[in-house]
Formats: sequence, C-alpha cells, structure tokens
Amino acid sequence: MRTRYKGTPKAVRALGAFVALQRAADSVIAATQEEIERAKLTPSQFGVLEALLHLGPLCAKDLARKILRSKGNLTLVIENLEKSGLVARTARADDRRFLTVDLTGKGRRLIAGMFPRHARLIEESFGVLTPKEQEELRRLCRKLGKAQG
Amino acid sequence: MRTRYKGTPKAVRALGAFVALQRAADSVIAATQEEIERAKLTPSQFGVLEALLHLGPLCAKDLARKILRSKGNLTLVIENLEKSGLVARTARADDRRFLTVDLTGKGRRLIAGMFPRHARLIEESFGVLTPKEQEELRRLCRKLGKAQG
DNA sequence: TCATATTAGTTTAATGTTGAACTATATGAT
DNA sequence: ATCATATAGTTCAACATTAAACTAATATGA
Repeated sequence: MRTRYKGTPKAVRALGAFVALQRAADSVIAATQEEIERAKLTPSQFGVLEALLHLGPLCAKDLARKILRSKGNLTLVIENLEKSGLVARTARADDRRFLTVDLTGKGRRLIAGMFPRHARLIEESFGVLTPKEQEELRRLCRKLGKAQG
Repeated sequence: MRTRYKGTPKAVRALGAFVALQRAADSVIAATQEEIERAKLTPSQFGVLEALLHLGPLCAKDLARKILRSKGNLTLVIENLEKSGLVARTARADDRRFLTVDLTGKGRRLIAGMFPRHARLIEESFGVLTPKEQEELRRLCRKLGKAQG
C-alpha cells in the first residue's frame, strides 16, 4: 500500500519527502518506547528528565519548548515528576515568576541510568544509515526545521 | 540553547540526527496546523480524509495503520467524521468483520478543496531544500523507517 | 462438525494534551 | 509613582489517545 498524490512534480516531491520524514521519526520513537514504559515514565516525562540531564536546571517554559508541549501541559508533567520525587521546583530569586526545575538525586540516578540504553537503541536504529548518511540526514533536517518557527 | 550529548561519536551522531529529525517533522506539521484547525478538523480526522481521498475506501484497521493511531482511536475518529457527515461506514459483504469507510460527497468536497492548499504549504516548507535534497531526504528517511517495525 | 485460534472493531477507564482564561510578577514609558 | 503591557506559570474544560478487555465474525484443522 503506497500513498500516491496527484499534483505538480514539485508537490509530489515535497509530499513524498514529508510522509517519509514523519514515518521515519515515528519508527525511531517507537524503538525507544518500550524502554520508557518499563521505567513507568510517559514520553513527556522522559523528555523533561533527559533535557535536565543534558542541559542542567531549566524553567518550565524552556522545558516546554524543548519537549514541544504546551505550558499548561508542562505544569502537569513537572507536577507528576515532583510527586515521584524525580525533580524539584524552586522559585528564582531574581524573578519570582520563574520556577527553576532540577533533577533530584533520585531523578538523576534514574535518567543517567536509562540514558546509555536509550542512546544505544537510537544508535541501533540509525545503524542502517552510514555515518555520512546520518550526517547528511541531520543537515537536511536542520535546514528544514530552522526555516520555520 | 543546543542539546549536547556525551557518549561515543557513534551515539552523538545518531542522537544528533534523531533530534533534528523530530524537530523537522514537527516544524512541517506545525506549518499545516492552522489550515486544519480552520476546517474544524483534528489532525487525525484530516489524516483519515486525506487517506481516503488518495487511496479510496479503506477499512478501519488500514486507516489506523496509515495515520499511525490505535484501532480504538480510529473507532472514535471515524465516528466523529460520520457524525459530521464526512464519511460513511458500510459492512463488507464477503467478510462482515470489516467496515469499509468511504468519503461522502460532502467529505470529498471538503478534503479535495483543502488539499491543494495543504500541498502548497508543505511544498513551501520543503522549498528551503533543493529538489535533489528533498529526494535525498526522502531516500534516507525511507531507509530509516523501513528498517524498523 | 466442532473446538480453537485469529482477526476487525468496540468499549471502557485512565491519562495526556491543548487553548483560553486567569494570577502574579516584572518591565517600560510617561 | 502609575498605568499599560508583557511574561511565567496555573487552572479548567473539552477532547484525544491508549491499552486492555470484550464481542462478533471468520478461518483452521483434527
């Protein structure tokens, strides 16, 4: 079953690339799903922990931008992570509108323990591409992603 | 703000490509969002209508696979489209487990009317890439997507 | 033929997600 | 100082999504 679009060659080319792009992204995400479920985390929760591990403490708004979710959603995600004792929120002294979110010891241990396996799963997924192809894919995707919002 | 991962060069390469891939897919989807909202459709509903337009009548299971949602979700999506008078369900004569879903006249007019603009938005998004780059991106994504489930 | 397994679709409960209205804090111009 | 504006985060209601249990129809094969 193959999707076929009518239209100009330009449109066919763009749409074909778009469908492939979506499916590729989904298939890699699917490859990491099981691991995240096993840790009793939602994808959003995992995304927050991962961002904090690699970037250090962040405010809710930055986290929302990082994991591509709404601000309102982040309130809940952070709340649930806090209930699980994986992150802590502290008001920022210089501007009390901001809440700085950071990993607790428990949270850091969890995500740091998961990450190597997570990285390996993604590495395996991308293993069908040569290093050069991976770099080219990244370049093309960055060009595409940067052009919009 | 740039995400930086520690790890082997192989892991860094794969993770970098993965992040770029996700963001590229999201940014193109975002470019089409407004148009879909204006038509009072959810992304899933739009996906179903689009699939029916290009592929003809399909059963719920095939639609689920096409738009990457669960079977249970498709029950609701199709139900809502039926309520709006955009699709119709009919049991298949030879195997009554299957429900064939097809566009109504109204549904066909709606999606056929939307699609040119939709295609143009995607075409514009991909316009930052040359035709050759678009084809290369598609090739790489297909290779990546096909390798998994 | 009958039991078993398989498959398509539905139902249900739990949860995630969003946009919009809202609160609290900070900034800037006059 | 003060008023308007902007920004971070929260709340809320509506809705989407999923996994799992379920029903109905079909296929299989002893």
